[in-house]
Amino acid sequence: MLTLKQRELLDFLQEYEFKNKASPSFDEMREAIGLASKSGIHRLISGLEERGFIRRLANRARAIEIIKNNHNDLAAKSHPDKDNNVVKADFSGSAHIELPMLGRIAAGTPIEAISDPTAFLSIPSSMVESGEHYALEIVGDSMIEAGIHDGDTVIIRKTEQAINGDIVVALVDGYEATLKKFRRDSDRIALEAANPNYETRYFTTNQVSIQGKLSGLIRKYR
Amino acid sequence: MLTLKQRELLDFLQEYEFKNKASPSFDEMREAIGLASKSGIHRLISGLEERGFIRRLANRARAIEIIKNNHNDLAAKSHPDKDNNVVKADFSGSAHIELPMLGRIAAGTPIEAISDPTAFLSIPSSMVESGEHYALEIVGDSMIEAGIHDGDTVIIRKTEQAINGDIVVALVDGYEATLKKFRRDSDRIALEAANPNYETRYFTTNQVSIQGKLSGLIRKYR
DNA sequence: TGATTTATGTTAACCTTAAAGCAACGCGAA
DNA sequence: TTCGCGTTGCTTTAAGGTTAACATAAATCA
Repeated sequence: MLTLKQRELLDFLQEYEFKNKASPSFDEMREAIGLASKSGIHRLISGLEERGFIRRLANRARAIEIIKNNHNDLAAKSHPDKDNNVVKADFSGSAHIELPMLGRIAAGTPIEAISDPTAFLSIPSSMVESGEHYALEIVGDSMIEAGIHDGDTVIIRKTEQAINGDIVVALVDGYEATLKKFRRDSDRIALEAANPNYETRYFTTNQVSIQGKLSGLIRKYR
Repeated sequence: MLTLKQRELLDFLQEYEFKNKASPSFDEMREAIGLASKSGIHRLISGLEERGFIRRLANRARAIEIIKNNHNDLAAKSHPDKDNNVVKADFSGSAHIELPMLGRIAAGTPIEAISDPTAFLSIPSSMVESGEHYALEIVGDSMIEAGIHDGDTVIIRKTEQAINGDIVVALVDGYEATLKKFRRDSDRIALEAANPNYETRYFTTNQVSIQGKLSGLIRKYR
C-alpha cells in the first residue's frame, strides 16, 4: 500500500493525466504537492513505481503511466452510477490483480501478440510480490523438464536483472523473445532449455536483454 | 484462524485502507486498538502476515496490503443497504471463486489436514468449469513428469468418475489419499506415478474411491 | 496441580525510511 | 548549444518500523 504522500501524488497524477492526456513534469508535481524541490517528487515517484502503481520510462520526460489506482473517486464522480448501481467496494480488489496477457512465447520465435489486446488475467495478489507483472502463454515444450508445458500460462515479473539459474524472458538481438534458463558465463550469456532436445545457445552480453523473470505458473486441465 | 486481537486489527486495517486507500502507520493502529505501545501492533501484524492475511514490505512505511479477509460481513452488515449508496463486498461478481485449501497430498500418505482449516484460495473463475472444487498442496515428486512439482497447488474438481489417463485424487482403502494417473484394467485399478522411481500400484475396484479429478495447477516461483 | 506455552501489554532504545531542501549534473529535443 | 526536464548526492529532521527485556493472565500439558 501507499504512504499518504504517495497517495496524494498518485491522485494528482491521475487527475492531471485524465485532464491533459499527458504526464505532468516533475516541477508541476512539485508545485501541486507544494514542495520547494523536485527531488522529493523523485523519491515519491520511485516509491509508486516500486509498489507497482505506475510505470515509467527512465530518463524520459513526462513518461509516467498509471497502471493501478484503487482510489477511484474520479471514475466514480464522472459516472455517478447511472444504472443506480452500487459503488462496488471492491474489498476483493485488494486481493486480486489484473495482469495484461501480452501474448505467447516460445523458443525461437518472437512473442506473438495476442489477438485481443485487452486480454487480462486476474489473479490473487498473493501470487505475486511487488513489482509489475504480465502474463504469457507458453507454446512448445522447450521447458518441459522445468514443469512448464505447452499451453501453460506463465506470470512474469518485469525486471532487467537476472542471476544464474533464473528462468527469464530474454530478448535476443532485439526481436526474438524466448523463455529460458539464464546463465552468465565469463563473457557470454547462455540460454538453456529444460529439454535435452534443445541445445543451449550462447550470446554476447549485449545481444541479450532480460525482459522479466518467471514468477508464477497457471495451468488448466480439461 | 485468527486471535481476537488479530481479527480486530485486520478489520481496522480493512476499514482504514478502504477509506484512505493507504495503509495506517503503526501508531495509528496502536491508537485504534487502544494500546500504549507499537510493539504489540508489531506482533499482531507479524501474526497476520504469518497466517497469510496480509503482505508487507519490510521496513517500509505504510506498506501493508490485505490479501485475504474472510470477514466479508463487515461491509455487508454495517451498511445493510440503508444508505442508498451501498457498499457491497461483491466477491461473487468479481469473477473469482474461493476454493477451500483442504491440505496437502503426496504419494503414499494420507492427506494431511492444513493447519488453518479456513484457508482459502481465490482464483479467477475462468480457471474452473462448473462443479465443486477444492485445492491441495503437492508434497513430493511422484508426478514430476506430468509437470506437477513439489509445492505446487492443484485444483481438484470433485467427482467419482474417472476415465483412463485422468489424473485423480484416489482414496485407497479408505485412508490413503494420493494423486495419481488412473487406469482401469480388466478387473483391477492401476494408479501410476509420473516418475520412474515409483512403481505402479494395483488395487481391486472396491479398494479405491475417486475423490476428484485434476483441474488446474498453480505454482509460485520465488 | 505445577510447569510450560501462548497471547497480550508495556517501556525504551535503536535503526531505517520518508520527506524536504539545495545544488550540481546529465540527457534529449529543438 | 540552449532549454526543459529528469537524476543524484548530500544534509537534516521527523516519522515510522524493529527489538529486547520484562510482566501477566489464560490455556495447555504433564
